[in-house]
Amino acid sequence: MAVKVLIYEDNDALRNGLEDLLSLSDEFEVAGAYPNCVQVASDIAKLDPDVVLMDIDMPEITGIEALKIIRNTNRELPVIMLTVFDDNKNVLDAICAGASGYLLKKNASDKLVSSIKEVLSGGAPLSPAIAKMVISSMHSGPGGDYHFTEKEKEILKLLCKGMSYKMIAAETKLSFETIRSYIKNIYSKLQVHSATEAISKAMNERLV
Amino acid sequence: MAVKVLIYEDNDALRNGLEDLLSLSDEFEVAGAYPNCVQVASDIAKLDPDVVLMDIDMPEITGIEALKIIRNTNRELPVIMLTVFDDNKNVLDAICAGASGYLLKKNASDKLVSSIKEVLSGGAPLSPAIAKMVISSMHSGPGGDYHFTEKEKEILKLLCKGMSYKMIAAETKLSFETIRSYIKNIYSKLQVHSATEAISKAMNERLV
DNA sequence: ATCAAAATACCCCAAAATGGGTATTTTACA
DNA sequence: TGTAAAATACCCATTTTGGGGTATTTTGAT
Repeated sequence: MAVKVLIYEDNDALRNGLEDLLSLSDEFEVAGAYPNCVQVASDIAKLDPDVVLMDIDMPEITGIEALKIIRNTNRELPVIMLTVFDDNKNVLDAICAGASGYLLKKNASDKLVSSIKEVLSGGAPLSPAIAKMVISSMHSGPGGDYHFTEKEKEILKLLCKGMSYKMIAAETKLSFETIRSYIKNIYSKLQVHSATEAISKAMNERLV
Repeated sequence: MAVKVLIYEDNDALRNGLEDLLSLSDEFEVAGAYPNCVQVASDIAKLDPDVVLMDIDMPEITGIEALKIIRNTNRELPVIMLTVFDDNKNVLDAICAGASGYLLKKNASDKLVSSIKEVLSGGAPLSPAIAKMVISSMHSGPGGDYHFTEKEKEILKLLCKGMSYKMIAAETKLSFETIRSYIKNIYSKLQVHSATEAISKAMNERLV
């Protein structure tokens, strides 16, 4: 049976192009092709597609928002995101929101069919530039350098594990007051004023 | 000028195979091919390769350790990891340690040349199974279900941003005491006893 | 219509964290 | 061989959190 594809793409030319491209092969059947996602939840319930192609940049509801709506009820349905921009933030947001794959539009005509097959067989198609971005985001080293000493880093790590001053003191065999001194220094280097802020900053900037 | 490739692979047959494969093309030059990484730092200083192929599973020093050693002094040199296993932990560890690309050995002969070219042009070659794994690790959903209500989730998020009770109260337009009530509930559901523990747990289990 | 859960809010008290200091000893490096 | 940075440690005062309650109103589901 043909694979049912649901398309969301606001650009008319591209949307029709994608439809035509998929119609060329009898392996695929376009279940629907819409210029916006306002009905995404009911579209999916009604059309029951096997895979969704979703443009990121759409009016009303962005592709990422639509993806989140889909993921609210369906963790499995493969959704391949399409975008013109390989702009960092959108890509990471989409992947975090649960995108199954990510194609740049310039690669779409080339790779579309193979990408759909890839997600259906459990793979994750990524345009080369996107793969690069995902990888770099994963090893984005420490953002700024806060010039922590080794001891400070050690104590910051323990703090990020959720330990209290007392516990850190016990763990490091240092006095409670010493821990306080270190933490005061850490806060001033991070320019924060509480453990919660420090942990938040440290985790988000991958300092630990 | 030929691209200088440095190879670390403990299996003699595969190491020789890789050498032969690269020698077929005059675009590549094997700068060295070693069965272990004990000298990795000095090898690289001496041979100044353009790209490194690194097996993950090696005696003495694992490929991941070697990668960390390389990254201590060189953040740029492309290092492509090779492995037989698409085992989750190693792959993620390698990527976090700064791998530029990741190939399953079964894909190596096919994809080696194109992968090397891809890293040199700033891309990130990943075997399909690996891409999948990286993506899934990024959207690994919440581990356990703590049965938070929507409001609790909202407040937990704000807490994880480093906000104090006062700030959360202001942000949500709820009273300070209400926030305290929620947070007490959150702690009891998470089985923790402080904001630092809660944030640590929430971040690590991707509850936010 | 009823009942449970969720949302909202307050009280008291104790414990922990924060901010402002200061001070001594080690370590590393110019 | 100084000397600056790092590591260690303490004091005082205030604010913020945490743990124990209780209570009212709203919402949702049976």
